[in-house]
Amino acid sequence: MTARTTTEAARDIPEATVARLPVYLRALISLADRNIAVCSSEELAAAAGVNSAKLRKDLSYLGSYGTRGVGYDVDYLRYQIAREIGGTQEWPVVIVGIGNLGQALANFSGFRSRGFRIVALLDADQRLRGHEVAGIPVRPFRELPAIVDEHQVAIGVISVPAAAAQDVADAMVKAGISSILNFAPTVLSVPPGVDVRKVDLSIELQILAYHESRKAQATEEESVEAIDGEVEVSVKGASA
Amino acid sequence: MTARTTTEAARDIPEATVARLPVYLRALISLADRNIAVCSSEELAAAAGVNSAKLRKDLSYLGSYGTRGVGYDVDYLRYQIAREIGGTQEWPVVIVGIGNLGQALANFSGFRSRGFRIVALLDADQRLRGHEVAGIPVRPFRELPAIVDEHQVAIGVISVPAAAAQDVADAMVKAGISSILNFAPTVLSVPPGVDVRKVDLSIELQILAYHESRKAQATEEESVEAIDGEVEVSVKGASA
DNA sequence: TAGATTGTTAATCGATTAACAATC
DNA sequence: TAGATTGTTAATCGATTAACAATC
Repeated sequence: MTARTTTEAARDIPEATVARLPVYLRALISLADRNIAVCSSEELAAAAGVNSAKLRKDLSYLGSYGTRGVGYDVDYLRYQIAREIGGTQEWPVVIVGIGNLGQALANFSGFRSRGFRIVALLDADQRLRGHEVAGIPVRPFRELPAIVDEHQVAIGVISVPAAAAQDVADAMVKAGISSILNFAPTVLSVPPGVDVRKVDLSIELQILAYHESRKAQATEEESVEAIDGEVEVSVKGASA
Repeated sequence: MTARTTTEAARDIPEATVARLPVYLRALISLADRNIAVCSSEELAAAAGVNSAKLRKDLSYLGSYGTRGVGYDVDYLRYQIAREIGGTQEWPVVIVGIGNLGQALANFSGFRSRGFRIVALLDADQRLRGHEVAGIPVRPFRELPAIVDEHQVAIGVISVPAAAAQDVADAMVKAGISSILNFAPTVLSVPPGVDVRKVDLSIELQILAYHESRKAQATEEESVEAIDGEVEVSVKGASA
């Protein structure tokens, strides 16, 4: 019980806020790079692409790190956010599935600079043995447990085809990984306590396409209205 | 005005629902592949990884495509969702930035199968001229307007470094593109009417890391409680 | 008719936003 | 002190969920 009171009250930060903290962090880094030492919520919000009320509300979950009438100290706030999202430590990561996407991920410099270190690239395909990607050798998938154990890996990235993804996820969980970033276009089932986030490239395009088809329609309706009257009836059609 | 009444009442579907429709569509395709002709909301929800109440609510925005006491006809519902999200037509797409990620995207088969056709790969780097990726030649970035015009491209994908992304977005908008999928880790500013969706790989990992560091803490607190009493005080520390 | 399952209602929950008192 | 800007409150909005009447 001593622990409970000693430990910080574990404010739980809303998910929507958690998802924006890395964006704020990036904006702060960009300000620091431009030698800006202090910024207002308005300025930081603009750099992050949100409105300032939301930014202040989000930051209020972390604590009071600003100065009324003045703004935020860029370096200080940057440190506080980094600390909050675990960005001050290094996270070992494995990538499973070294196809085109896996190779692109292995080469992606943004991981390293944000505290993620790729400790291994794994693939079940024999033909990749001996290859190196981004200076990291590709190792057999079956070595996963040993690697997770050796490097205390908590985060795994899945970039295998959909059909193989669940097996990979199962193996990751069994090996002790408890956070998974899934690029395979499939729903993974994992035990409670394991976090899965999904990046689905074609779903993103499909969402854009949905809005795009609405835009096309809106334009047509406008022009129909403009001409007003006898025109070919607009697309969409069917249904009751 | 005639148009307004003739055209379907343009129910506006909530964003959260729009984002799930492609997931349902994929689940339906998977059921169809297994020769399942009819499914209940419970079954489809399980396949899509959501609960059935949410699924039924989502589908209710599209219309009444199920049969009480029976369920949904897989092919019929699949068609209705595809129609709603614009998946029955083909969308020409350009990719700008043919580095590792751009090449991976060009090779990604999921686009084509969902109605997206990559009509051009563009890069400003002279050294890529003459190269082909996934059978598509890499062309100079300056040809963007001509290509957008020729193929009536509405959707553009940005996979250039952060520093170049805003310029690319500006050029895309100028050329007539009104939906952008942005992989560059930067906030784009675009005029109203242009949609931007962002895929940010390191942010996804950072969100996982946040939860991961909370898990580690929870475990420590538990063990502290278990031993109960004189133990090293848990991590998190500092702050008031 | 009896059993099953949808489509919808209403309650709840969480996120956003505007406004402003606190305070530098 | 006057001006500026934070941190917080309260209102609003949108999303989720359970429950069940409608209906096959």
